[in-house]
Amino acid sequence: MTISNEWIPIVQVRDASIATKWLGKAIEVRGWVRTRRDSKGGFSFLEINDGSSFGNLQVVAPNALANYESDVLNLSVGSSVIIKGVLKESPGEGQSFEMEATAIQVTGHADPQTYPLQKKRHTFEKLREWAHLRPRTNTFGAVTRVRNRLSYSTHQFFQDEGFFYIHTPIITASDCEGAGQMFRVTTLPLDKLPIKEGKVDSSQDFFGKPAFLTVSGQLEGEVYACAMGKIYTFGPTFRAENSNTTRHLAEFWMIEPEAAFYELPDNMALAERYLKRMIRDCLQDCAEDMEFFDKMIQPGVVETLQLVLDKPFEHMSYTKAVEVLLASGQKFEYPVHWGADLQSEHERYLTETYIKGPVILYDYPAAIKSFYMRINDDQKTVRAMDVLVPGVGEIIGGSQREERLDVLLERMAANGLKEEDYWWYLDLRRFGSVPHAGFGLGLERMVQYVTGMVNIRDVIPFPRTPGNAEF
RNA sequence: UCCCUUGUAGCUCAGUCGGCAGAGCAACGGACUGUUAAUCCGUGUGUCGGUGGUUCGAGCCCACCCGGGGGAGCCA
Repeated sequence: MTISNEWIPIVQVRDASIATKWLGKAIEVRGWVRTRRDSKGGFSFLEINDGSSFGNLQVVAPNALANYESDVLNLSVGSSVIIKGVLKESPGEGQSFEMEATAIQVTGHADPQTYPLQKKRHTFEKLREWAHLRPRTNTFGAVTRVRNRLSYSTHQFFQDEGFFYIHTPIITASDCEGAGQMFRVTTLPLDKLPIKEGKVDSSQDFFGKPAFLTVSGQLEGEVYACAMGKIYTFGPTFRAENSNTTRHLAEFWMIEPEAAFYELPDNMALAERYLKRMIRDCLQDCAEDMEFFDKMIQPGVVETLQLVLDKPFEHMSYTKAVEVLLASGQKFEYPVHWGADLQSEHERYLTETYIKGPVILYDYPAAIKSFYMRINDDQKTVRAMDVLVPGVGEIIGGSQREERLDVLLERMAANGLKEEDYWWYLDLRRFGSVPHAGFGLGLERMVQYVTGMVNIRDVIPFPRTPGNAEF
């Protein structure tokens, strides 16, 4: 058989509004066998999936095919095939169209004795060990398409809103970002480190000083916001913390918009529009995948997301949140009082029990937040905001930034930060300073929220966690 | 990093009081069938995570190590 260059994605073959034009005509599809069911009526049914959609295409393979005995009857789960055939209306239930094969070329067999993914349910834990094969399953195919849609929506949303996509560095040569433990980047020989006065001599390293993988593009994002107006970053981020939870990764993807002349209310409104845009796009364009999550992963997730679209997000100050928690009558492991950071259990109560939906908390005590957040007139709180959603917790963290040089210097001194390490960041306040604000959204947490997937390791293709960098 | 839990067939798990290693699913063989996670009958499957110890005898008891999962902290 000669290989043609024109084959049709199964997502289109299964879409009646598109596929009608191919009815009765010869078409070609390419993909992987999900199941084979033989009939003594003189043919076999093949379910073919090519990743383009959740559903499979049913192919009827008649025993008149030259290689029916030799190839078709040996097709097992995971085999790859190129199939030519005629699209017909299906007499069976469960699909409106099917393909009657006129030629089947097997491009690769998958030995059923050794191919791990057989026609049965596997646990997500086991599938993590087969990260190279798990995208071939229903769940991970659906997660992959939703993740893609969220990424696409991100660019669409910010571009539509006039934000520029900025590529902030992955390697950062300053160790002063303070957002968590960092991975060291070095070309120094680890078995023979140059030592000077009892310490590693980093002047001999590649960059002439210590270098790390970025924990946030925010500071660089502020630089560009203070020139381009509105910008966003979208890239990988690294945290070397020894976190072992269902919502932390050592390598994750973060979206960080930053906008000049934005104050906290603008920032909150932006976050709400952005989240709703992503949810709407997923419900519309990944309807079949979302239906699967609703049925098999988290019953009710579609309706919940629909309700989120329909009403404005709740806003609640930190102070009010503390009052709510104190009045709740709940027994918390960690006691609540004004000034204490909110724990997971507190956030969960607020978003899952009290509000029952997304909630934006704002105006946190200055003492528990970063130095760059703008001080309120009460001198006790800062213009910080966290967006909490049920099931996931904190999905967005952001703030209005301190644009006043003298105030920022005071806060840095109070936090023991050295001016010279931040000279360029401070220059933004020296020359043409403007109020500005931004936030960070963890893409994986958004995927979790939309799909209902419980473990963050199952919403990124190749999860990096402490002790695990296979694949 | 701390607490809890777990590791037995390709996968999911059972294994009582320390006494010959078990089931379901998948796979394979057959029957049946425009089938839909098809159905029915039959067949095979082991470094019991590793090392050491206790014992006549260890999947089971003890010690240490390694891996998985959940919760907490840190955060997105």
